[in-house]
Amino acid sequence: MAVREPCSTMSPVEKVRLLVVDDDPPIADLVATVARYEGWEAVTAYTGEDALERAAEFHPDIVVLDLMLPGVDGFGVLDRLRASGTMVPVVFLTARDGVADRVAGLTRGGDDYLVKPFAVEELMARLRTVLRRSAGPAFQRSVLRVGDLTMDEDTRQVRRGARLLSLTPTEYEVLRYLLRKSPTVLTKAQILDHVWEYGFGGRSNVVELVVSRLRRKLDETDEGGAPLIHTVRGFGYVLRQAAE
Amino acid sequence: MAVREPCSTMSPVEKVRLLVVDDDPPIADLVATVARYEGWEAVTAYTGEDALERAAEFHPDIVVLDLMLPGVDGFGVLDRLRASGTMVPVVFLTARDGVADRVAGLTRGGDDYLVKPFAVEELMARLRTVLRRSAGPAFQRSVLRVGDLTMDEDTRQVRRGARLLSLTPTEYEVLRYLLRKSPTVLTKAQILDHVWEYGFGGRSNVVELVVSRLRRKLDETDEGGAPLIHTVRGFGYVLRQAAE
DNA sequence: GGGGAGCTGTCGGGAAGCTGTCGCCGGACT
DNA sequence: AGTCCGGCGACAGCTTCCCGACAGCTCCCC
Repeated sequence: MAVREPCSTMSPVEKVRLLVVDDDPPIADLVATVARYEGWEAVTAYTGEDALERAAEFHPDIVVLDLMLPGVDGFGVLDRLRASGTMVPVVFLTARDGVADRVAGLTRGGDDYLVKPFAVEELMARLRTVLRRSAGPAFQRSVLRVGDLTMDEDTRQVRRGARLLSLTPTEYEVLRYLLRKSPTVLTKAQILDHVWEYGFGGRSNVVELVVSRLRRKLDETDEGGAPLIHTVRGFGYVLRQAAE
Repeated sequence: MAVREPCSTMSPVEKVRLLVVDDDPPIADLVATVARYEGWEAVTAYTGEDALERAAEFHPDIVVLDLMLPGVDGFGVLDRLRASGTMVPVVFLTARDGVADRVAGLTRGGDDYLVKPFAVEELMARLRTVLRRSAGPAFQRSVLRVGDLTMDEDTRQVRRGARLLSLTPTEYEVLRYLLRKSPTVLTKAQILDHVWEYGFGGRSNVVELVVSRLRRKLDETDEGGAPLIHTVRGFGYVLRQAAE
């Protein structure tokens, strides 16, 4: 059966404390909501000043920080955070074609960045990775597993049994989402909403297509590997062993 | 894994507070009535302005929001709700072929949506799901059980004893309704009204048919599994163990 | 900066599965 | 015994899903 502690990578006792800083309230709230669904505690700030204030009183474990802020911008916020002595890890958000090169220099020390518009699953994955790295030397690998299918989130290696699979980025993301939620059944809309960038307007049959491609790679075994991705007709897809 | 009593819905102490926003009074009232029948507190609003006012004073736990509203539309209401700082979860209603593309992306924030015309039980099921998820990180499974029949609402797996049943969407919905109401006797009209879309014009013997198909799947055991769905002649059906 | 390889999403045909109607039959109540 | 009600086989229309083919795009390498 699937081993799936929802937040197995995190500290099992304390909830992760997340501060989201973005001047676009819908985006900030979106991130906060998704984080809360994962069981985290999340607070939002819409300006740089606000962010510093929240950080001072909330003591977050990790910060999501938009670089394009009115007033004190993201870099300013970061500087002042560091000046106040906190080493809290930060994941930056930036517009495409934005200041990507300047950001690149900042992503040392466990930090990371993501280009807008992003997919929520990818953001959450990066947050988990950064947290895991900053948690200390005793960071254990994060390996998702269902049956004989394993996904190592550090090396991005996916195996069916001993066979190493070669997945495209989209396939990888869809499979990771299925793995993380297994054995829950997901609708195509859920998959689309979590794995694709917000604002993606495509028809949901891209999901069918990616699943179709995934199935071929997962099951193209030389001799009968039982299918792992199951269709729940009229509802969605599940990843799980046998059954149904 | 938490095993729920069939009707012990959400917080056992506090009643769920629901705000229904739809410019079509019959629809809004229908939803409110069903919710009250479940023991919830429900308030309706027929315009966007009204909705914001009601939300401010009523402090709902969850909102059902039609997107096609005169004046301030659903998205506007959502924006202003969020702007006022409330993170109350929302389930949207939308016309088929309507703004479906703009709606895409709503489930990502944990909210959900439903296409009109919808089935009442499906709406209630989604509301319960959203409430359960937003209630906290320890999202416990919801498993319905009567005798040796179990239904896991996350994995959509239905078992009779150890045997896994393969149900179509309609069968699944009818069985869920019977399970949730067990051991209450339901009329065919009730089942029709709750499980089929409102406005469905079919003869009520579709219910007989689905029940018939369900019975075959539930009881098609190799050796006598006692029937679970009982006919109350001249009245309706019940799901319960033995007796009568 | 030009060419190529791989990735992504659209379209649409075809197959499979699901749903509801019809209508006959059998059992139950009067 | 008659009448009514529920059970259910069979079928047709419809929805949903799968996936081959293709075109635009990006990224990388030369």
